[in-house]
Amino acid sequence: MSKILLVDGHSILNRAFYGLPLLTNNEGLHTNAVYGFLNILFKILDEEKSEYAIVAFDVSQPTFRHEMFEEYKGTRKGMPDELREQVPIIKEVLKTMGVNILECPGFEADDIIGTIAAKGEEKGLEVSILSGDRDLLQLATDVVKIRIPKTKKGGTEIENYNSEEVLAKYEVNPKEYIDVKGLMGDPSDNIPGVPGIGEKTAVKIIKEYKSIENAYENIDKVKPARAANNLKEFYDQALLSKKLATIKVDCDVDLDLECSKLSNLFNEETYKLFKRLEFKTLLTRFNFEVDYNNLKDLNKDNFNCIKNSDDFKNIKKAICEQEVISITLIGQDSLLGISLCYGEESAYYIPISLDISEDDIICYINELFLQDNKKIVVHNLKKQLQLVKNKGIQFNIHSFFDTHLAAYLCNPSKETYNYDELANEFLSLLVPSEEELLGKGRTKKLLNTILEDDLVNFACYQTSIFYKAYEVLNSKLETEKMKELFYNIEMPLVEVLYEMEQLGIKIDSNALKEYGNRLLERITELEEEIFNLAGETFNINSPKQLGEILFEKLELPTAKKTKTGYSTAQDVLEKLVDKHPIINLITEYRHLVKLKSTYADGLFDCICQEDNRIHSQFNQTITATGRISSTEPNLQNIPIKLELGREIRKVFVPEEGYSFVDADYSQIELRLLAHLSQDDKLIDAYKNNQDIHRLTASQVFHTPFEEVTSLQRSNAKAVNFGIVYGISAFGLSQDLNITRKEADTYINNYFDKYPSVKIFLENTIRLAKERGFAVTMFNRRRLIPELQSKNFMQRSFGERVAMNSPIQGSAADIIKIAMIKVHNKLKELNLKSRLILQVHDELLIEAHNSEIEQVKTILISEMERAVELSVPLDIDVNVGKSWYETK
DNA sequence: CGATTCTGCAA
DNA sequence: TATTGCAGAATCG
Repeated sequence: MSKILLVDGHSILNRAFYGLPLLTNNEGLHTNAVYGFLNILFKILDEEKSEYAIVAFDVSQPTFRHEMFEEYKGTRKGMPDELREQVPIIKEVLKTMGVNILECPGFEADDIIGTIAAKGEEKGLEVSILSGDRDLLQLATDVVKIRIPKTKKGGTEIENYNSEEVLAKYEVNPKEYIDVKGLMGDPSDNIPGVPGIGEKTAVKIIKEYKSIENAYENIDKVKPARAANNLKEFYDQALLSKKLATIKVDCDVDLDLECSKLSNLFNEETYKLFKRLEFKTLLTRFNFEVDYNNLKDLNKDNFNCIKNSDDFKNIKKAICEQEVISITLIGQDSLLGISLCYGEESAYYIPISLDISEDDIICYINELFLQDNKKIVVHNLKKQLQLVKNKGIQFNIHSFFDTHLAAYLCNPSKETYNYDELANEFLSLLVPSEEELLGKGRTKKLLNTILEDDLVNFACYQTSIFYKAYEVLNSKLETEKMKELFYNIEMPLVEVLYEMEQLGIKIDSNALKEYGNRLLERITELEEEIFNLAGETFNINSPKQLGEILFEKLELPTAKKTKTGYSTAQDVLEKLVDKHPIINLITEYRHLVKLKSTYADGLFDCICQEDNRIHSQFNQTITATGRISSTEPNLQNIPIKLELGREIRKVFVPEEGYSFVDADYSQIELRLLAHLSQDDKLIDAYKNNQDIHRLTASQVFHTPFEEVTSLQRSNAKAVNFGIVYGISAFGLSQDLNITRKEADTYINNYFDKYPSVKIFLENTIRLAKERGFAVTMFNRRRLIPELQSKNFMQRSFGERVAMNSPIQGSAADIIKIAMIKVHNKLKELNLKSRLILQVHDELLIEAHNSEIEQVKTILISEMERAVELSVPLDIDVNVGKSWYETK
């Protein structure tokens, strides 16, 4: 049987709007409701494979119901502007996809849907109605199904109602549901109903008497008596309410099947529209080539593939005259060619070919990278350098402009900064993405298996976009006052990070292997004991299986649930320690398995065979605050808190004849808080080198400084951390395992004693709200759209972010400056010692034994002098023969 | 097989 | 329902 889908347009749009955070595309259009609408629509269409579809919208003018009852929908508030502007957009999208839109003056969408549903049923169609509104349940029959999406934690689920399900859930059949509504009324539509009758009573009455009219006939028998009296008195109002609640099924609209037939939803126009609206995940539904050749200023006819050495020579000659050029190195693990662009018109891809050898190209790269009379625009220089890492390429960092870094500074919260996004965001150009050019799922496909024509386009699109983006980005950095940050911090840091990656850190792989074996032994023992106590074997690593064992089989009290089942997280287990001996075993098992899989085995797999060193990647464009992140492996989360974990650090060792010199900023974030807030007490404390947590404890707990207990001190430490993270009473209460009220008292006490901190944090939030972003000491921005959210949780999150970003971000700025200074100093003095790790507030140097004292001095002085604050910056320095020893 | 969830490690 | 990250294992679709 053919299926038709009828959609209640405004109702679905509304649900989507309130269910999703506000999204904005590059033009500033709000798109969340449209996006949510389409997601639900496609989900249903995928499921139902409907042949026909109609979307019905209300028209904004009075309907026949207003004629019956002036106050109908009188309590409705207008749509917020952010939603109103999306109505024409969804209509445009539907029109473009060829979906039939029905609107009918004088009637509501419900009536159109009711009518079409009836006609569809007559024609023998299977009808599905998609709406967020339960009023439509009255239309359910055996072939008319009402589908109501529900936003749940795990995504959207859809409730389905044929007559049977309506009866099961509401105890009345769909037609009787109208009478129920007539009795109980509907505040949202301002349908009055009968006073004193709510859902319970209404259902009870209609279940017994089938209709309002029949109940009235038998009014003496109707119970409870109060409801009967009211029904008697307000009978006319009840009938009016019933009429208002009745969806018309005989409007003057036709079911035009031809217009409603779904055909080519995913056509080129729709594609372009989605791309404009930035619906990236929806784009994967399209399966065709888009013609981008109608772009005025970026035409792929001007993309050239150069395989002739004379042509190459001419290009090189032309480049000599340029002030700005862009270059992209093409390849995955080895170089395939380069792409160049030096004017608005043309771009070139120069593959390694018969006439142009790899040496020719490498040689040219070297020449280009070492010159200092032009700006070289590159996207992600550090990654580009990795492609030629063993070719002896040298470079002069000051000639480069990295569009990847510049785009990151403009908005550090993005996940990717691909050329097509840059084109859209900064140049208002629509260009094909990498996936479109080279096919999707290319993760395992090698670049050198790709057709050369596609590679030319891929290379030239990128290089032209980067060339064009340079000017826009550069002036944006200027207007947003981030030039210093970009040219003096981020760009020079590329060289530092590149060298750190190349150097890596040496691993004692035998010791690591042994450590892993030691863990394995104990893990096996623990496994056995746990299975004994549980009475069966199961996968302890599976939260699902573990939850079933603990909370079902062993019947331990359940404390917390996740959206998919029981929580078995550590803080939950801790509350069960006394209840069962298995808990401590599981805790130890978890600890050891973590150490074994992530650290022992994980690190082992990352050791480079050639030099027995680990070369982690330090990423500069990941974090929203300006910190650096580390991957493959993450060397910024090596255990330290517990002894067994800390021992891993013994396998990180210096080269023969070298030692580690490790330096970290002491409490840099709290010192920044003191500086930024200019709080006298905090500043004095740091100037006098006081114990800050003890001070806070004495303040918050009204205890003389000398009498602070260690528990008070550690609680105060948590409060200090909380302040830096953008405190909330709930969060602190969770951390300290105290009530929200107690946490609230701590926080209030804190703000009483450090009033400048309170003012500073409030001002920070206010400024961020006004400007839409938070800033660090060096003008690094973080956009915080959540601050404008109507959702309390979202907005609160935005406020915490606004408080935390300037502190965490300024700390990031400072250590970046220190890294550059230390790096330059080591170079300048021609030392053998090298910076090899950064862990947010810590720098690790592999220092030649003859240079240890010198390196210590350099670290202290350069880190201290990275920036001048109102408080001193204290540095702790340690020397050792392993990372473990530098504590 | 890729994406998502849970868990836990660091500053 | 505390900030920023990354990763392994299980599980989902």
